[in-house]
Amino acid sequence: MAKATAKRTLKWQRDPEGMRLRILEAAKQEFSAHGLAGARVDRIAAKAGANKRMLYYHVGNKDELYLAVLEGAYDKIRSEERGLDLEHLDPPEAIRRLIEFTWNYFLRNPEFLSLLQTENLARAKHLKRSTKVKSMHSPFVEMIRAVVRRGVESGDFQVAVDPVQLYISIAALSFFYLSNSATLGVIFGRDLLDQKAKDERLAHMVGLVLAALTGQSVALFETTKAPKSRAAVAQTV
Amino acid sequence: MAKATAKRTLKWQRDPEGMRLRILEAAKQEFSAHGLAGARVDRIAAKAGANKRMLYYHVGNKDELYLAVLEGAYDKIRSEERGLDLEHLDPPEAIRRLIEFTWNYFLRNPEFLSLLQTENLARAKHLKRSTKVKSMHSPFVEMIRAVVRRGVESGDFQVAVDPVQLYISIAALSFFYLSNSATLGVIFGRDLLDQKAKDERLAHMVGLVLAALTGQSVALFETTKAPKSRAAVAQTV
DNA sequence: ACAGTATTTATCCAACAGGTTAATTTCTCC
DNA sequence: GGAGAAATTAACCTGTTGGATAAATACTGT
Repeated sequence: MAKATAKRTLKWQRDPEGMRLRILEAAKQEFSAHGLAGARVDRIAAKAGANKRMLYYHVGNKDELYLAVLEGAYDKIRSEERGLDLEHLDPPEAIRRLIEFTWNYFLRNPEFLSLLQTENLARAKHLKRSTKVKSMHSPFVEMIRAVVRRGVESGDFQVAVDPVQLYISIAALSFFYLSNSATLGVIFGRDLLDQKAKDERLAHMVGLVLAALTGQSVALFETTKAPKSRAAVAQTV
Repeated sequence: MAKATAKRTLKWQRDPEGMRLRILEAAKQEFSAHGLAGARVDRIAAKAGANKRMLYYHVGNKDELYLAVLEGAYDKIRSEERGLDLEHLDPPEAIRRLIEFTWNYFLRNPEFLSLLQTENLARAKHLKRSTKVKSMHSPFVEMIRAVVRRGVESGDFQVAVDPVQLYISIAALSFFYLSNSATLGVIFGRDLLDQKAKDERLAHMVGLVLAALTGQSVALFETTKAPKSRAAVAQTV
């Protein structure tokens, strides 16, 4: 059976690159599900379909493994961020796109949220050691700076906001809602993650930020019926 | 030595209430510093100046200990929230006060942020079991509802926002900035927690939310020189 | 003063978890 | 076709950790 040239009873195959990827993927799942201290090296190995020894052979000890996962996560979001060009849009539309992208990225990558939470609980101990991540600047700050400038010049925006503050605020509105949806859900006694709730949240965030910038209340600020809900939240990249 | 009536060589004293409090305080520190899985029962005992057996005697096992800490944290913030009466203030001022309170509470109680993060990483597993917390509704939602209604009626606010969304947004703006200050600090290469940065952040948040509600850009929205910085962030409760 | 109970101390332990050592198998190049 | 290196497996080892057991000490009411 199997391929013609293959020897019959192969106990295992060599696949260093594939193995490394499977390890990192399994580690990402494990660390985001259980945090740093809660993660189990044995479970990562099992999930990767590998022997525990492989983790140390291909990546390193638990801490190095965790840092590698974290770096990978930052790498991924930065790479997607670069694909979002806001230059051609008029300023309010650009801000909307930015908010939608952030929201959808967090929705599509919940592990990213968990990893950031975990790293912040560790006071960024690992990130500080990472030379890689430090050099991976988010393009968003400069994008926002340019958009705000254009908006002020065109008269669309009434004030010049500090782009870093705005960046943090936009991230905050999505991040907190999603990362804390579990406790908030219990407190409010309702599911913050069903489609209706998510549509309303996105509308609220866009409305809040645009109203602040333009001075005119966006229709979406109030809870709308959100027609074509699916399309509205479609991936923006 | 010691009190007159006290027998001389007392090996230890009884103090069940005090012991329980010390245990919970030590546990709060430990859990907020290391998360659930990272917390060490032995360290909690040591910090409480107690024997490890005492934890199980007075509170329960690690999970029960953690839940007790969490419930205490919610109890504390809810109690402070109730002390904040916004009825007498005109609507924009009430919103400002709300934001300042939230910001300052988080600043004064960093363990609360950590505990929430930890609990959310656990998907609110413990909170769901807690009957106590579920009945501790935050008065803020109703406060906000009333303020928004008054603001719309008086013409101060241009739109009626969903109070739950606004509550979450206000919490988000402070929470994310503080809970993620470690990673954000590394990314931006600057300290987000020095006094100047904190003043600017508070001004930004107030400006953003009030501009959105009133349609008029608040002076503070831009980065101001923030005169009397200390007073501006004084405790609001 | 003393009996009974509440509180605290002093040890112990079995399971676990991260990491290591050593043997085994596959691949590559000549 | 086989020698040497790369990749993988299997077994093991040691410190830690949550939790339990048992003994000792302080307090309370009578």
